[in-house]
Amino acid sequence: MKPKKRFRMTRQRRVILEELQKLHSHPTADEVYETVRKRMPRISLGTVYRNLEVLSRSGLALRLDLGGTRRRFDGTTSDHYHVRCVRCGKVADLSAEPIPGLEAAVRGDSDFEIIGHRLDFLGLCPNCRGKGADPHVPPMKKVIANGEQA
Amino acid sequence: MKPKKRFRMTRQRRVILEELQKLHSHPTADEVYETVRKRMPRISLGTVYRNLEVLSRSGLALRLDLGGTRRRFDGTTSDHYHVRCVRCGKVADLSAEPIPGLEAAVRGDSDFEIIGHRLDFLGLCPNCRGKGADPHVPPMKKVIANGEQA
DNA sequence: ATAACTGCAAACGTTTTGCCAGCAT
DNA sequence: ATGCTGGCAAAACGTTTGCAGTTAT
Repeated sequence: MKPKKRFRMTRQRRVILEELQKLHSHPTADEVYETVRKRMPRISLGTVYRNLEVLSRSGLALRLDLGGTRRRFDGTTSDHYHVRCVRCGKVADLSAEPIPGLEAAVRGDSDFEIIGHRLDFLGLCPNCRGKGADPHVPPMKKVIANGEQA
Repeated sequence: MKPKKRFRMTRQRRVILEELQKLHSHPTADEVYETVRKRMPRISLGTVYRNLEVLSRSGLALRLDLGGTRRRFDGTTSDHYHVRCVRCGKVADLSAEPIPGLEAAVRGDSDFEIIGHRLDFLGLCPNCRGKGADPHVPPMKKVIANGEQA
């Protein structure tokens, strides 16, 4: 397993975790910061980053590294896949359980020791499906994944 | 579907593509820059970025957005999966063909319209094997000898 | 006393952009 | 002339870090 480091559940840490668990939007660090700031106006962005890191390392949160520019965090630590809207970057959970055998199918294809996989889906969220006029929703710069372009 | 933009195959563009296709290492923009610089010493990093972007959009190259900090590019545009070493970031190809049915399995799980998937594997390359990496934590910028940090 | 922690600001590495000159159409 | 394009430098972006003071053990 992993040697978990000991840490104090400070006020900041606890609030960050609470808000992260409340939020089901897979927020970026900055979004967590903005949310937490409503309860702790003097918290700093650096603290949020440091704590999201600690929480992720300790297993209390998940660090998502889906494409796009900004890292996202998830307060729900159970295994599940994600869809990301290629247009606005919004992320949603999928209920499908981790697919077994994926890794075995690929073992032997390289000289790497396979220890896990990452499967994300790309899609269009209800809002972006119409692809019409750009709403006020271009927070992401450009989302391009494997040859598709937003 | 996608209105592909027209572009000129300039000298810089061509050399970047050539070198990218020669390189089988899934280089970062900077690595492409360094390589191309041997043939065109006055090329600028900005030009490399702009052209990798254009080439990716046009389908002549692939923009890989596997986790980690730096974006990688691939001159081989055929469909294949990748393994990334969680410790050093090295990327290798897998010969496995795209798995069909993955997207169908997940359609209906959300209100997103699924248009694709991204499957990457995590692993340890021959060099990094036996050095104990934590699969839940993407590689750090600074790799510490004994793997400990706060 | 010590070690973890915070806020703040500065630093960092990567990627993008503005400007202007050059070249193809 | 119009519109891509390239070089250069500066800006922007998300994230990390150094510092000095604070808090919990």
